[in-house]
Amino acid sequence: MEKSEGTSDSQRPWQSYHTVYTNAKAGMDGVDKEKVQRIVYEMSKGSKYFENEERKEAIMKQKVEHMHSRCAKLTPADISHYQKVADKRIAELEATRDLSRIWLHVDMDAFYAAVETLSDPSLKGKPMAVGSMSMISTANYEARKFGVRAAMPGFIARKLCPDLLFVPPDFKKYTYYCDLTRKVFRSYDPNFMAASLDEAYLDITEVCRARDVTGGDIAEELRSRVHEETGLTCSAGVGPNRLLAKVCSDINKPNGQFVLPNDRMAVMTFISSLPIRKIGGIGKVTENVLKGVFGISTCEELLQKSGFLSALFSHSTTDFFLSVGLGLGGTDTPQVRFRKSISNERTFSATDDLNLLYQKLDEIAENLSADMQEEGLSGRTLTLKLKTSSFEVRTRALTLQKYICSKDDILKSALKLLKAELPVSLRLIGLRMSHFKEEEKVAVPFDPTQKTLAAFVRAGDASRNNLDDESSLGSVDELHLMNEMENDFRLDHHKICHHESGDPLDSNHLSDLNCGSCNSQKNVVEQEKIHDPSSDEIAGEEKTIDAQPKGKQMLQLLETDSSVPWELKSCNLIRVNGNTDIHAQTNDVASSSLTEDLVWVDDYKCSLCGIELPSNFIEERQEHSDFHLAERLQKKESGTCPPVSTRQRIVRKEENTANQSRQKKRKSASTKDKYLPIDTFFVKSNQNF
DNA sequence: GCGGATCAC
DNA sequence: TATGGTGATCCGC
Repeated sequence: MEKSEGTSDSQRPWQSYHTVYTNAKAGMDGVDKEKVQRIVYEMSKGSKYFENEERKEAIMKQKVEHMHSRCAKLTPADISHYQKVADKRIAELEATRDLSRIWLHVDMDAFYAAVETLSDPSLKGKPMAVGSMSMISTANYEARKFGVRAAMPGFIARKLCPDLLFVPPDFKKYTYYCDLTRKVFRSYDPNFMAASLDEAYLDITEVCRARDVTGGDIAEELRSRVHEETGLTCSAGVGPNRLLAKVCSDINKPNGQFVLPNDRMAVMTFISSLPIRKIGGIGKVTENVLKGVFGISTCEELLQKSGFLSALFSHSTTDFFLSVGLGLGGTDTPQVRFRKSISNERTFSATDDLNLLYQKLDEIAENLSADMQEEGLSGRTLTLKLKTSSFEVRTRALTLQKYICSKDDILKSALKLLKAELPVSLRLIGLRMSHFKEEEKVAVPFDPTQKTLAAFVRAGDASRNNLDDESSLGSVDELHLMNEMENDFRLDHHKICHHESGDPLDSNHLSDLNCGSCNSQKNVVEQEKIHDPSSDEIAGEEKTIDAQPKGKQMLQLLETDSSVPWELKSCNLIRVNGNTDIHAQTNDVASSSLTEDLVWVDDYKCSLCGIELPSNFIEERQEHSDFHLAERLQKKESGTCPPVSTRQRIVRKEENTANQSRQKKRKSASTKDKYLPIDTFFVKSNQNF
């Protein structure tokens, strides 16, 4: 705004520190952005992190200047040529426009924070954040009024809002509620795409047609049902493609919706004044480049400057920008995709101590190997990732002749890579494996429930270790778990993973956990049929239409019918013949005493957490009371169970499966310490706010 | 094939 | 005191 930037910078230096925390997001309306920016600046100033941010900022400016000068060198002939190229491409893209589908994007409001408030109603109305002093995952709307937001370190958030309450994350709760929402989603679109724990895309074309209702009607009904079944609110966007639906769901958040009609004029009007930053795939850097080089801030301007864009950017990037300008986005039912890499990384307090570094590398290698073996993968390219104590990130890769997956093989190569970097002071080490063995790629798709289970198991060991090691910022496995769930890897489970028994304690699952080969031959064949080779090489066009050329993880998610944490389901097993009175079957002393005070007030409201579930939602009620049972078992036995190895845990589970209530209780105890609250973690779930 | 960067969640 | 982890993709070599 101010032209006298030099002056204003020296008087108000925080104005030149461009954090992401002051971006306009839902719930940030009344925020004093100047104050937030000043405090963030003051808390960050002088830190290694801050210095690195400044370095990155300088690089970005350089990039803008470089492109600007390239732009200035274009001759009138050049410009004329590239404009023709762009116009032709625009016409081609326009011809692909498909207004026949109705997409709905659902986004839970402040999901983790809302769930925590549900389980502890005393939090209601108070500023609260899920996370730790190091990092915040989600903040509720009361906290957002102070400028507190996801991805902000807790110590800065506390400065902004001294009364801010911190709640440690509890993924088990989130996945439980996530599953309740997904049951609702599934009833509208059995093939819906889960984008994360709290976000999903639904193709509601058929529902609208069959019931002769509008997309807006469905959105209202779906949101209402989600609220009935979970007590949580969500926001929805309806539009002719996923890109637009996603933008729409952000407009009336929280607890609102916005419908964009399947009409070309409506789309063009909507998109014209839309800031480019609202588009998925356009982040801080791209926004700055487009603004700085071409003066582009709205989607409409992407078309107006199309000639310059096609002159300076690659085909695929240009296609993306032009598609956005036209309001095009993915309308297809997504194809199956396969994992291309698998990784494990961990942040710790910076050190240059070789023994410590080797120890960290050893842990990472072990985790990575375990993950790979769970999925039956082996790869031949290993990438070492390092973050120095000054936050500089480096990667070093090595491609081998043979495929590897054992810890020893991984560690051997990793050590070679690391040694070449010494001496160095590090705060993060990571390992990534890619270039998977071809025949194993097919086996990659898996039932995420199993992965989840396995990750839960390891998470327990890791958290125990972290508690023992105060210097560790750890909890990588919790993060890992979370990301596994978020990334979802959905295949169309209706077509593929059909050996799913639905029984979480099914011994098949346990053996899968160990050997990682969950796919039957039949599955393999079907996957090959579904796999679209175009996803590997081109399809600039397809990508374009999906309007997400880079960074987009339109990974499909593997949705299953059994994403309830298996611990909860195991409680369900206690039930006999549909009897919903858990006490009748739970002879286990601990179990009965733990849920005896759960009653349905006025026959619809849970006396423990206030969630509202009508009496005809019998199964949901049972799951809900099971949830409280598991929660209490966890609390009650917290810290009483000695740490056990992953393998021991698995064995113990098998015993439990075969035995009766006494051992069930034991199992609960053994599973519970997987969820010890961990101080450090990070999961950005509500960054759209 | 490598390394840096960007993006999303 | 203190600023995350996983996965994908693109660009320029």
